[in-house]
Amino acid sequence: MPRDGTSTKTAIMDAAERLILDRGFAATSVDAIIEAAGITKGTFFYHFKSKAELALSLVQRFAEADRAHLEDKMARAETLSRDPLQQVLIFIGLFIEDLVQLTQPYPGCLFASFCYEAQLFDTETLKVIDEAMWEWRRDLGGKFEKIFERYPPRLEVEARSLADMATVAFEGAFIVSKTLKEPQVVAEQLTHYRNYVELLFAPAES
Amino acid sequence: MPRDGTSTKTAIMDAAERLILDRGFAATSVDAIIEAAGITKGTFFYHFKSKAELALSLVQRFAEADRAHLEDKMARAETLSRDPLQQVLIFIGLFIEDLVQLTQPYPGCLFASFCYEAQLFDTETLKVIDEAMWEWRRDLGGKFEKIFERYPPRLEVEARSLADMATVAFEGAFIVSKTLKEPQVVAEQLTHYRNYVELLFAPAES
DNA sequence: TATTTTATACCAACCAGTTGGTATAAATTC
DNA sequence: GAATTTATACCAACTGGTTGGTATAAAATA
Repeated sequence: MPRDGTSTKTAIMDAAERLILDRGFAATSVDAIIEAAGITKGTFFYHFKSKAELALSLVQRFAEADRAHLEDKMARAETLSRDPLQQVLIFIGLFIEDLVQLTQPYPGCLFASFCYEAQLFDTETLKVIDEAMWEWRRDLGGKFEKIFERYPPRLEVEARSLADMATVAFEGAFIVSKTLKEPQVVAEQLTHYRNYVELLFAPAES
Repeated sequence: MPRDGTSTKTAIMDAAERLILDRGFAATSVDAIIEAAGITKGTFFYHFKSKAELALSLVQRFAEADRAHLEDKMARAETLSRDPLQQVLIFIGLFIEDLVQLTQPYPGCLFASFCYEAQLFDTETLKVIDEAMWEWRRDLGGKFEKIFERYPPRLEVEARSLADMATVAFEGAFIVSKTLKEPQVVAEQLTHYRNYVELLFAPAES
């Protein structure tokens, strides 16, 4: 352990993640990582037996954080309302609350980064990403199924596809935000997603 | 020119683009490109003075194709209706028509790929991507401005942000489609986008 | 004293890019 | 119209530098 109490392994992963979101995995050399983390090569390979193992660790950590966000915000939404529609609207709102705080363009998503370099990674690493996306489908898709039982949607839509739209809003907005260097894009697009859900299930005016 | 009439330069760019969408730019070696294109290294560097120049050419070609899609489909939509709302709905519908034909997951967008490796490219290359995104904002955003003049939106939204949502739907859906290997996701998400526009500007039921 | 980290040296494989040259066909000269 | 030049397209072999990864011995930490 380094003097300051933080784990060296975490420092390596933090440095690597930041570099990867800027330059991609292939272009992020081990030399660049150890320089950014302020350690030496021996230390890197003491903690990770290969660069591929670092990729797996990074994607596992990212998936855990992702899962934590999903479960935490869904749990909070469920305490605030019993109505599945309100729960989903609150759920999306909790993300928006966080995202409007952004002052710099969102650094991006490791899943999207790895997605466009997919051929570099082994099946185990790719499976972690795949499963993380499926978890949103199951959890959020399940909520939409429940909404369908109570509210007839104004248009014919699939629960799974509505759940996918959350991932789409995040991933798409990250790319626009990064490219145009505009932090507000992500919150804006999540707001459109919430608006859509609201309009889809709003009771017909009379 | 090779005897078969197809341009060698185009063959190089086609091979490179396919490889880059699978493995990223950094991991796509010139050796891999020339093998896929069936040429030698000398030929590659006869057509492109560097790998960076290839990146610029690729992104320029992609931007031109992107612009062509935007202008062509917008022009077709304008011939089919004079109402800006109907034009936008038809415009999105024309993309959906193309995308429902997909039998394999969409190969991805070069802009998104380069976005997650942005540090590797010079300002000229990045500017091409930036300008392509701004063109959607201007053209589609302008349409939404016109819609606002005629139809009051049910919720407070910005024209620019609604235009961004098209890019977001594409880019986000590409990532989900690629990751889960499901071709239908892109058309589905574009349909949600069209639904949203429809619901936003639908006349209040009475 | 077992674990973690530093420092330095090293390697085979791979990388982008260069070299010196060939083949061909159209344009130019005589 | 034969000889020469120019321009385009291509190639096999090579170069210097970078890559991920290893080795080792000593030092610092817990």
